[in-house]
Amino acid sequence: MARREQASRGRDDRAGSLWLQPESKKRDPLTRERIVGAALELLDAHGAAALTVRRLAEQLGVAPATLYGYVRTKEDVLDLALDAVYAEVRIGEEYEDWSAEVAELLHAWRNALLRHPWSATVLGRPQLGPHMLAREERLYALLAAGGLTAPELQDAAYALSNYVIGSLLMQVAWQQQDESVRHAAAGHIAERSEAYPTLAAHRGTPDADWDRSFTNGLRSLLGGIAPD
Amino acid sequence: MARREQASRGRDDRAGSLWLQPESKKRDPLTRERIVGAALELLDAHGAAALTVRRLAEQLGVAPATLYGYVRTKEDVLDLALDAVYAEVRIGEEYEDWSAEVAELLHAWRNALLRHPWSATVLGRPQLGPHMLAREERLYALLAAGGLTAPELQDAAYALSNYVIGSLLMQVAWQQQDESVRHAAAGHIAERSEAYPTLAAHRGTPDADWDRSFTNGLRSLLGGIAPD
DNA sequence: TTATTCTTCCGAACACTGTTCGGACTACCA
DNA sequence: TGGTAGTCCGAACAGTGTTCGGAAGAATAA
Repeated sequence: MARREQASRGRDDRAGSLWLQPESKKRDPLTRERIVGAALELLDAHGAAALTVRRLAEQLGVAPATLYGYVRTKEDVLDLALDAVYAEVRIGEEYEDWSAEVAELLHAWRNALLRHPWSATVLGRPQLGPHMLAREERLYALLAAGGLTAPELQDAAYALSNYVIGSLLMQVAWQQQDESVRHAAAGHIAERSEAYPTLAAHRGTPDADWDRSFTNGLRSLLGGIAPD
Repeated sequence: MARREQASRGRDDRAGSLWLQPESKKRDPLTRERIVGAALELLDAHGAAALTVRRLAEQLGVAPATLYGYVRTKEDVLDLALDAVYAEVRIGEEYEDWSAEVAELLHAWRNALLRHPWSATVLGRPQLGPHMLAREERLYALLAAGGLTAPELQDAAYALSNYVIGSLLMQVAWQQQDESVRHAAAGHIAERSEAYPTLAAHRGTPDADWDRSFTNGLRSLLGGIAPD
């Protein structure tokens, strides 16, 4: 049965269908692009854990082993998918205030990743895709235009990038738990208010205002970075 | 053969050994602490991927299924191990300059995690262990002592924590690749210097000075955070 | 047309993974 | 001595990423 299903996916046996076959074969050649497209669908719809080689192959109407003709490993697929997310980050051309433009770039970056929360699980490996590099080039260029040079330039890019990544990772980590867990965490701290007095008193609500915190933190960072 | 090996681990059949058995059984009772201790050894010695339930059980001289009497899931083990790492972060009592003390706390935090690079892979889930909460309590307390209140306090803690985590994640991601990969990455960018001119010109050496960048970024951030 | 190369594809297997369940063994207490 | 808790684990389950030898198809050559 599984066999028939698989066969009927790869080949159409209905009467007269042979006339359509060659064309549709040429219209749907398996390519890297199609593979990462299908991977993105699975990732966006069901999260990082749902992307398995077998499911990906099934979505493409193909056997699992076939994918390995186009991709060295599953991690390659994830890297390609992540770069496709980076492609969503609009990179401007002109600008008036370099510092404001940096803020806009980093907001766009964060928003793109937040739209695809599975991306947080992929960030733990160095990325060198073209869109990711384009984003970093833009960041360096803006900071250089702001007057930063030599080691301060690297330090500023390091700080800003890592701030974005850390913020994303934490927000996704908490938002992927459902509300009951977040409430339980708050209760856990409240119950131990003599061990964690300041935390119990001032740590925010279970659903924090992530956007406000990110914006304010970024302002602080940019304020400390500008050359004098 | 595998059977015999397993049996000889659980039980000692040498002549006369029965006299020693009950005592050693009582000296080595399986506990959560022993489990996370063994997990830490495996993680530190061979990295996150090397921690499998079977290997962990083997190290403890126990069958895999036995562990599930002490721990709900493998992720529990990782959470416990991570909190053991947080326990290494020394938390002071007195201080003179709150801002300098925050810097020291965050440095200690980062250093502890860098000593156990596998920790980076665990950071993607919310942590609520006692030592991790103690660290956050200390951070909140110091910032409150510095005069921060209400929303700014949360924003500052958010920014500082996420900066540390993002920095750690990136550094570990790059350092876990061996040098040849880092050089290849630098070469990749250099070859495309017309697409990434600023990057090619100013992005640092393959082995960056992570400590300097972290320290400088932290100074910038703290400078932008202090209330006026 | 027939024969031959070349490419694409995939069934089946491999060596793992985390986890569950029923029963076996032990230690204790009546 | 019998019964009862508690601990432990062999065996299996359902899945994972990946490899390999060969089958099927298209393209080229004779």
